[in-house]
Amino acid sequence: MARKKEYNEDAVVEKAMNLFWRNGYETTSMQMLEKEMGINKFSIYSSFGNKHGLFLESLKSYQRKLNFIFDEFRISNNGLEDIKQFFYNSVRICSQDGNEKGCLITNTYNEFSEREDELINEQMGYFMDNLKELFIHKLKMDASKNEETVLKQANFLLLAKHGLAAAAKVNSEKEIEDYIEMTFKNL
Amino acid sequence: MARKKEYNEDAVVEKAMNLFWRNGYETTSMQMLEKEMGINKFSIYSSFGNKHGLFLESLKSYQRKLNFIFDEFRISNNGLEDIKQFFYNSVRICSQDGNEKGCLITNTYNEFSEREDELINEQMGYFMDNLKELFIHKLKMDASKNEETVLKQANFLLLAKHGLAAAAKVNSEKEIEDYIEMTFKNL
DNA sequence: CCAATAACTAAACGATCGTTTAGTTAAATT
DNA sequence: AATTTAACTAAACGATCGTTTAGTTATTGG
Repeated sequence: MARKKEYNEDAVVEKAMNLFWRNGYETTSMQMLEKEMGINKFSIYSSFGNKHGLFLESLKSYQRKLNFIFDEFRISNNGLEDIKQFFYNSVRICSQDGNEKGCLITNTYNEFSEREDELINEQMGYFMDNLKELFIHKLKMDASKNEETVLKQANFLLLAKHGLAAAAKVNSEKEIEDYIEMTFKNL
Repeated sequence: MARKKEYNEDAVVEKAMNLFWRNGYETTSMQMLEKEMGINKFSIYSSFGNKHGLFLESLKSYQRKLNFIFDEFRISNNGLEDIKQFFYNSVRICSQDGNEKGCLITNTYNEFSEREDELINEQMGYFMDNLKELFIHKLKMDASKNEETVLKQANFLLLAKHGLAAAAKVNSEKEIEDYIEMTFKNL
C-alpha cells in the first residue's frame, strides 16, 4: 500500500465550515481555506473534488453542529414555547465568538438564491422541510388550532425564522428579543 | 473647451443599478457593467471613480426609484393600514419582471454586513432611520398606544420588513401574503 | 530491502478580476 | 482654420481566482 493521510477529513471540514460561515462562499478563497484548514490545495482537491464539494461538506458539518439543538427541540413537549426557545437558541448559536455570522443555512440561501444550484438547493430544501415539519408538529399540540391555522402559522414562523437569522447579523440583542417576543405574542 | 459626453450619467447609473440589483455587488463585474451600461470602462471610471463609487450612485438611484412609494406612504393618513400597504408595495416592486431580485437595500445590507464599509453603512443607516421614523409616525396615529409600545412595534416592523425582503426572493406569493397578514394581525 | 503507490510540496496553469494607460477622435476657443 | 482639451477606443496592467501538474516524501506489502 502507500502513505497515510496526515489529517482528519471531518476536522478540516469543520475548519472550512467556520471560514465559509464567517465570509460566505464566494468571498472565501482557496488560499484562505489552505491556511485555515492547515493542509495543501492538493489535499483539499483530492479529498473534496473542488471548492463546491468542500462547501457542500461544510454545509453538512454545520447541520451536524446544529443537531443537538434540534434534538433538544424535538424531545421537549411544550408546543409553541419550544419554538420560541428554538428561536432564542438559534440566535445564540449565530452570535458566538463576538462576531455576528448569522446562520450558515440562511446566508447560503441568500447567496445562492439567484443561481440554480441543484445540490445546494437540495440541502436547503431538506433543512427547511425538516424545520417546517417540526413547527407543524409543535403547533398541533394545541388542539384548539385547526389544520389551516397550523399550516399558516408554520409558514409564518418559517419566514420569521429566516428574517430573524438575517437580522441577527446586524441588529442588537434588545431588538432581536423584542422581535421574537412580538412574533410569538399572538400565536 | 472640448468634446461632449455621449451618454447621460443618470441613465447609465440606472442601468448599472439594475445589474447590481439582479446580481449583487461582488458578482457583477466591470465587463458586465460595460455591456449593460453601453459605455466603455474608461467612461465608467472617469464618471464614477471606481466600481465602489458606481455602486454608491446605483444605491442612490434605487432610492430615487423608491421615492414615489415613500411619498404615497407619507401622504396617506391611515396609520397601521398604511404600513401594511407599504409592505405589499415593497414586495410588488421586488418581484417585477418575473425574476425575484429582492430589495437592493436589503441585499446590500446582507452582502456588506461583515465588511465595515463606512460609505455603504451610511447609506443603509440613512434609509433605515428614515423608514423607522415613518413607522413611528404612523403608529402614533393610534392614540391608545404609549411611547414604549410604539417604539417596540416600530423595531418589530423594521425587522419584519427586513425578513420580508429576504423572503420575497425565494418564497411564493401566497406565503408572502400569509406572512404579511400574520405580521399585522395583532398590532 | 525494494518496488509500488498514495500523500505530500510547490510551482504553474489559464481565466478573470478591477484598474490604468497610450493613442485617436471630436467639439469648443482663440 | 489651428490649437486645445476632454471623451472616446482598445489593449495591457498586476493581482488573484479556482484548478492542475510535475516532482518529492513516506508508508506499506512482497
